[in-house]
Parts: sequence; structure tokens; C-alpha cells
Amino acid sequence: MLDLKFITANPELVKRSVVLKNESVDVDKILSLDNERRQLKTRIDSLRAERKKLSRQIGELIKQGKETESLKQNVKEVGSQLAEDEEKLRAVEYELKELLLRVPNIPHKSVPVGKSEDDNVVVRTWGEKPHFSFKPKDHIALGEGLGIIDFKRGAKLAGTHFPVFLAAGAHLQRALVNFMLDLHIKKHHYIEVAPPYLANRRTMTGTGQLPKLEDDMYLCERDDYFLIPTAEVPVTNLHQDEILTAAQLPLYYVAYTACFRREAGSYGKETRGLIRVHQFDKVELVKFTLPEDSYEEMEKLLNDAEEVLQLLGLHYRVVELCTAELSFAAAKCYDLEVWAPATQRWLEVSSCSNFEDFQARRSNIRLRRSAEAKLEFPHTLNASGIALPRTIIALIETYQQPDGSITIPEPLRPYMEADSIPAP
RNA sequence: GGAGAGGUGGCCGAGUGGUUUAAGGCGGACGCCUCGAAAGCGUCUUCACCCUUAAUCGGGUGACGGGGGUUCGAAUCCCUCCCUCUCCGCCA
Repeated sequence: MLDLKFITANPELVKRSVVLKNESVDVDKILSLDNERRQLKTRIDSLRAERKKLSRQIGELIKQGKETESLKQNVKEVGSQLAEDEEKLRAVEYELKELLLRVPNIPHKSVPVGKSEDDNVVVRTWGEKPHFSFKPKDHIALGEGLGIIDFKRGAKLAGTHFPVFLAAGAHLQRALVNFMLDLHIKKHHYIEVAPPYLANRRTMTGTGQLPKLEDDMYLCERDDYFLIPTAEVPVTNLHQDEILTAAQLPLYYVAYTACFRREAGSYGKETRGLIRVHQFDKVELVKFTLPEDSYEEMEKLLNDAEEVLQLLGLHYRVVELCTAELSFAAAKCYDLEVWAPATQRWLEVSSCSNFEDFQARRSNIRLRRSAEAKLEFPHTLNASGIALPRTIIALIETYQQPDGSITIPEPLRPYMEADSIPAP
């Protein structure tokens, strides 16, 4: 959420960023509602002041045993005018808040302006495309052939795009999770969090999933809980309604969770196999920083996520998203895309985003630098570190052998307790 | 799921319709004192919004878990929802 005062002071800048992000929210309506709100507020405040004064007089008159009926009648009239204005103000504030929650964050000035994916900028590429002396199989053929991924049974249990991992496939997931957690906890000094997988509306609104993305999430209707689409939601909201001190920052958190996404309207032939699934595992990194440190911390965060792919020896690139591709809440975002050599595609396995104070304001996460200092909002950032299914695609396609077995990259071997997944 | 007890500022805690304009304490900030410090003494202490202002200052309104109601007037009475604790039931 943007500060209402910032919007009224910079309406053209806000309108421009709404267009750049392909959003549609009526900024002029916000300005006129705010005007109306302030007028009503001024009138209500003075009516209340009058009522307060007169009511106190009534109290004194009663003590003195004097007559109060005419004064009571007087205050009653003030009260009914007040009730009318308060009703109007409630309606105006409700409408204003609904609109404010739909104003996207403003892209950082360094973000390339663009209209589509084609305008994203490749920042760097790591490693090289693997070469094969044979025709490599894609991850679907490999996964089914080795008996480690079962798409059909998953569809039976829940529905399409709910894969089952079996045997070495299940072990591979667990190994990857533990490998990533250990890296981020021990080497990069993140604090491990195991949060709830369900979240309420307030929490979902705090990080920006609501109101825009309601249809993209699973909802437990009886209790009005959403299944988390990413650990970003519960972990960022850990400090909802809290006041952080400068000494606490920066705060680094890492959480492994399952993630649930309806992926409404995104089916198609590009989403076969593990590329787009409704439930997947992810290790997520979340940071809270001082405002002036967030862009430096963002680069370190990106490096921490990249290190996972480097250690696994997977060819990847870093892409800076253009304005149109930036998510609603982000001010700047890098994607990590890993190369899947048989599927022949770059696959997004991490988004590294700086939300500046956008989420902190929505979640009411505040910062006080010292006892005398005014309250500020810290900056929040997150990056996947990293998402599993697409990593598994790249990993098994990259490390497949002519005999159909898969070599496990060295750093993962202690976690797999094996150096390969043998051919069937 | 049932019964009961609770929810007051950064923290503890008083407050059952009108000097509560939220007592008192802790913690914190500043000052005095001191060579310096501690102790002591004094002053101060939240957030949001509105008006005014170039800004500060100043004035005002609201907030006692959330929302609604009664009343001239609500932290206080009523309704409703949420959360915490205790006991019971069910259960991995």
C-alpha cells in the first residue's frame, strides 16, 4: 500500500506507475474521496467537540440539581447530525480503503520500462548448456521411467497437476530441502521458520495477495482460511503489528513450506509435467531491512539464492523484470531461470523482490530507530531459495546418463546418501 | 464442541455512567547534582487523523481486543465476533 499522503502529493507519478504495471485503478477517484473524507472529518470533529462540551455541562447541572431537559434536546440534535455525517464518512473511508489496496507499488527508477517478457533484461548467465552424446529425455520420460514421479496417481488422488514423488524422487525432494536449508542457515545465517500453511485474510492482504489474487488461491471456506501460495506470506507477516528496532535489523528468515496455487486460467501445453503444479515445495528467504539498506541487501539475497544453483552445477541466468512484468507489490525484481536441457526452456525457479515499505505499511510492521525517533516502515524483501519442481526438472535432465541413470551432484550426495539414481 | 474467567499505553496494573482530560508503578528520554558515575531530585513519555502553518509551534477529534447498539454523555451497560487462560468432551 502506498501512503495516501504520497498519492495526493504525487498523483501523476502514481498514475504513470499504474499504467506501467498494466493495472487499473482510478487514482482521481482516490483524490476526490480523500477530499470528501477530509471535509467530513473536519465537520465531525467540531460537532463532537461541541457535544463533548455540552455533555460535560449537563453532568455539572445534574450535580447542582438544575434542569437539563432543554440542553439534552440540544445535544440530541447535534447527535443526529453527527450520526448522519459519520455514516457518510464510514462509506467514504470504506471505498477509499478498497481503492488504496488496489494501487500497485511504484517501480524503482532503475527498473527497465517495458511492455512484455521480451523487455526483461538478462543481467548475467552462469555456466553453460550441457551437451549430450545421446538424445536426452525430458523430465517426464525420466521421472516416469525411473519410477520416481507419478503423474497419473497424483491425478487420481487430487487432480491434474498434483504429482506424486516416489522412492528416490521423494528422497530427492527431502535432500534438496535439507541441502538448501543447511546452506542458508549455516552459511548465510538465516533464522529457520516453520510457519502455518493456512493464513487469514488480514495476513493475505498484508503481503499483497488480497484483494487482487483471491481467485488464484485455495480457500477453506468454512473457516475463511487461505492455503499459502508461498512462505513469503506467513514469514513476512510474522512481525505484523510489531515495532522493530534498528538493532534487530537486518532480519533474515528462511522457511521451507509447501505452496498451493490454483493457477486459474494458466493451463496449456506449456505446463506439462512438473512445470506448473498446484502444490509444490519451496525454500523461501525473507528479509526485513532498514530502508536505506534494502537495495544492497537485495543483491546479497539474490546471491544467496544463486549459490544454490551454482552448488548444484545448474546452468542459469539472472533476469531483471521490466515494469510490465513486475508483480503488484514489488518495486524491483530479479528472476532466476534455470536451463532445462531436454525441455529446452529457461524455467523460473526464484523471484527476488524488493517491496520497499509497501508490504510493511499493509501489514503495519514498523520501525523505531531510537526512543525519541518517529515511527518508520522497514523494507521487506524475499527470494525463493529455491522452488523444487523446476529445479528437479533441470537437475534430472542435466545429470541424466546414457544408461538412463541420474548422477547426483556432489554437494547433494550426503543428503541423498547415494551418488546416483540407478537406471530401472 | 460445552462451561467458566479474562483482553486497559513499550511492559505491569487501577478503574462498574459525568474533574479519567486513563491513577500508580516499571522501563525510557532530558535536565540538575558530580571530576565522572551511581543514588537522589525535577521535567517529560502512545498512535492515527483533521484544522492552521513555508515548516516548527499551536488547536481539535478518535483509539481501553474488533464491530454494532443504548444514552445528553460509555474503558464502564447491552448485542455480536475474535483471541488468551482453566475445566470438560473429542482427537493425531
